[in-house]
Formats: sequence, C-alpha cells, structure tokens
Amino acid sequence: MAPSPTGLLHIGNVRTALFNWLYARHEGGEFRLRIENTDTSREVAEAVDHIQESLRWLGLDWDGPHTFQLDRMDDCRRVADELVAQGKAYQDDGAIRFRMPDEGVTVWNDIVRGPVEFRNENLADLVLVRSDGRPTYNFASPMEDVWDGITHVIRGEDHISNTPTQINIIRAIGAELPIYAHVPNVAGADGKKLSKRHGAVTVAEFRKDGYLPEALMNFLALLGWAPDGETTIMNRGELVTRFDLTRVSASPAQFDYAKLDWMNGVYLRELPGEEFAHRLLIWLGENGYDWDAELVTQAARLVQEKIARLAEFPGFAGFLFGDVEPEPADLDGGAQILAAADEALASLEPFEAASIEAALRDAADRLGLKPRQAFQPIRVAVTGSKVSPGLFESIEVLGRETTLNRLRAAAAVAA
RNA sequence: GCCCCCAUCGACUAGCGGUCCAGGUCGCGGCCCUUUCAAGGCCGUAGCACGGGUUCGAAUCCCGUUGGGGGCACCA
Repeated sequence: MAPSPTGLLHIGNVRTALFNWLYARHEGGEFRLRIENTDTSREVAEAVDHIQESLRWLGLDWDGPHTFQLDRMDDCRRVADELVAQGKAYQDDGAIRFRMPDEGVTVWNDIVRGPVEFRNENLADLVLVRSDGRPTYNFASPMEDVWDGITHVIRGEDHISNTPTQINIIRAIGAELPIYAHVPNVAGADGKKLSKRHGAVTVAEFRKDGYLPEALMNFLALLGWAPDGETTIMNRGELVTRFDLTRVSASPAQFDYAKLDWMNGVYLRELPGEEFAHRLLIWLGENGYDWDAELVTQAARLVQEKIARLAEFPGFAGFLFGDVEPEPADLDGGAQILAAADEALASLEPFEAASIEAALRDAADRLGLKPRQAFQPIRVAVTGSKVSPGLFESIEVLGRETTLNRLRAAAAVAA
C-alpha cells in the first residue's frame, strides 16, 4: 500500500489496501506500507500517523517498517544520472527526462483486466528528477518496487495510464517487472468518485459513525469481488482463505451505505453480549461520553438487536443516563393509564421485567385498554420517546424511583 | 480533443456456449409476529444497454454503436 501523506485515509484507498492485504495473507506473502511523500509541498504533518492509526484500527497489519519514498531520493538521482550517461534520459531545463520509446507498443498482462496495450508513440518523456532535485512519483515508485522486491502491484484503475511509463523505466534499468493488477474504483451513488457529499469517506468518519472494522472489511471486500454467488457474510479469516485476485471484477462498484448499515447490524447482533457492551464502551469513550460503565453494560443488552451502528446508542438509551422531556402531545391523553402504572409499580416486588410486564398488563386490562394504547403513553413518559427499547426491560434498568418520578411528571402534563 | 478501461435487477454480484423463460444479498412493497422501533419468518418487485456477426445453440465469444468511468503535471 502506497498512500501519499496528504490527509486522512480515504475508504477507496482502504478497499485497494484490503485487496493487497488479503492477497498477501492468502498467499503467505508480505504486505508493505510505503509513504509516497515526494511531493513535499502537499504533505500534511499528521497524515502519516493518521494513516497508520486507521490501518491498525481496521486490522490491516503491514510487514516490516513503513518506508518513505523521499528517503530514496539519492538512489533515484544516481539512477537518473546513469540513465543520462547511457543516453536513455536527458537534461531538460534543469530537470532530467526519460526518453520513451516512440515505436511499438507496451503491453502487460493485468491480473484483473487481461492484456492491456499502449502505443509507445502516445507515451510522453517522463520527468525523472525535478529541477529542484526531487524525483517524481512515476520514477520513484517503480524504482522502489524493484528495490523492495515487490512482486505484485495491486492498485486502483486510475494508475492504468501510469503503468506503461513505469514498465519502460524498469526495463531501461534491466530489472524484472512486477505483476500488475488494477482494481476498479469505488464510486458514490451517482457513479462519480466517492466524496464527502455522498456520506462518510474517511476511516475516521466511519469509526465515528459506529461501524465495526470487521463489518467494514467484509463490505469492502465485496466491492469488486465475490467468492461465489451466495456468500455475503464472511469474517476476516474466511475472507483471507477465500480471496482470489483473479476473481476481482474489472468494472467500478458503487458504495451502498444502506447495505453497509445492514451488514454492520448483522455483525453487531452476532457479537456476544459482553463484547457488544465492550465495543459500546470504547466507542462512547472515543466520542466524549462519560457514562457509567455498569449502566452501559445493562443498557447494551436492551439495544443490541435494535441498532445498526454504535452511534445510534445514545439516541436509543440516552433516557437511562439523563433526564427526559416528553412531548405532551405524545402522551396522547394517557393520564389515566399513567396514574394506574404509577400505582401498579409503586410497591411491586420484585421490580423485574417479567413482573413489571404482568403488573402493567393487568392495569391496562382494568382500564379496558389494548396493550398498544396503554403502553405508548407509558413509554413516552418513561423514555421521552415514541421509539425505545423494550418497555419492561427499560423500566427495570431505569429503576423504580426514576420510573415513578417520570410517570408522575408526565401524568401532570397529560392531564 | 487524445489515450485507456468498463457494461447482468435501483445497488453489490453469481454466471466463464446448452443445466438460465438468469441465482444470491441490500433496498423497496406486502403479509406474519408484536408494547414502539428494530430483529426474525414468508411472499413479491426488478436485470443480461443496443445492433450486427460466429454457432445447431449466446447473458456468456468477436466487431461496432451508445452510455459510464479513469488518465493526459517538474501531483501522487
């Protein structure tokens, strides 16, 4: 993986990185991280740390230390000088340009696209070294591939037109060519390049939105690849064992946020209860919520089946952690049932979901109310919302005192 | 403008010449379940871009058209 340190890690780059990682892990090879920082003017100070932090969170571990392209500046210059000496490159306004062949074709057998061919007459003489002495990306990149013994270059299709140029450089220095695989781009719902206006695009944003890295990996793996026509849910291990680069599609895929949400929900629900609570705690901590861990753990089990992203937790369970302000209109004139509920729960023992349910159903019966009519005002009174986790479990966790207070406060407004 | 790539339901895809009047998943619609919302179960909706070939036979192979995307920097 060879990101340039210009900002946060983009999800499209993550998809390409994932294919590299899956291929390397499947084949027992190495996955390398190279920071392509030859354009110092665009470099952002924090970017390298952000990129590594994001990769770690995603579980995309790389082999060996990460390298910086700029560290090979001197080596690149030396090669450029040799090429000039050999007549394969020439001085031009203080820069050094590579002399591309102007007849014939440059062809390579791309793993995902098959043979790709460019006429050499269409290849421009590439600037190898800028007039300020820094090598350019299209020179440094193939050189590093050679020096690092890169066997497979798996990158986005936006690099297709760079490939013939890079191949000619590698040939000129007499080194062996790597195998190339150009994977399709990831687009937004409009078919255009995935960007901010489509939704979350950086790893940091997906993390903040409460997606699980394993769900994100599963979803991304399916953008341009499928093991068969049936399987959609695959954990990391399954992805590694089943991944096959030759099955990667050549056509671009659109990023479907709705499907990601569904898949994240699947992963959330599959988590063991304690693990789900643990993930919630971590997410809450990362996002500035200082909520009681014990209460979060109790609340977790009430919402696990109901949310698709961790970020939905505060909206669903917030009533357990702070005061509520029910809309009087939502109480739906339920003064009677609220009073009845108050009475039914005031000295109920034990104060548990099952007994609470029995008591409230009994109260509803006596008022001749259908469950739906009776429980909705109580729900609004107690949780402050028309949508909530299971009412009886919620009341149990909330506790008698708070429940009764909210019931009374609401009864006063409803009347 | 030039170069390159791509083309199956709205989306992600399976399909690699007959087993496809095209299968799975998301979404969407309906029904069931139900204390709300979800989840779950069942049913349904919807597609091989178009035109020529090749072949006994094409979603699958070839050519063209159209459409979409990417690239044309002393950016990466």
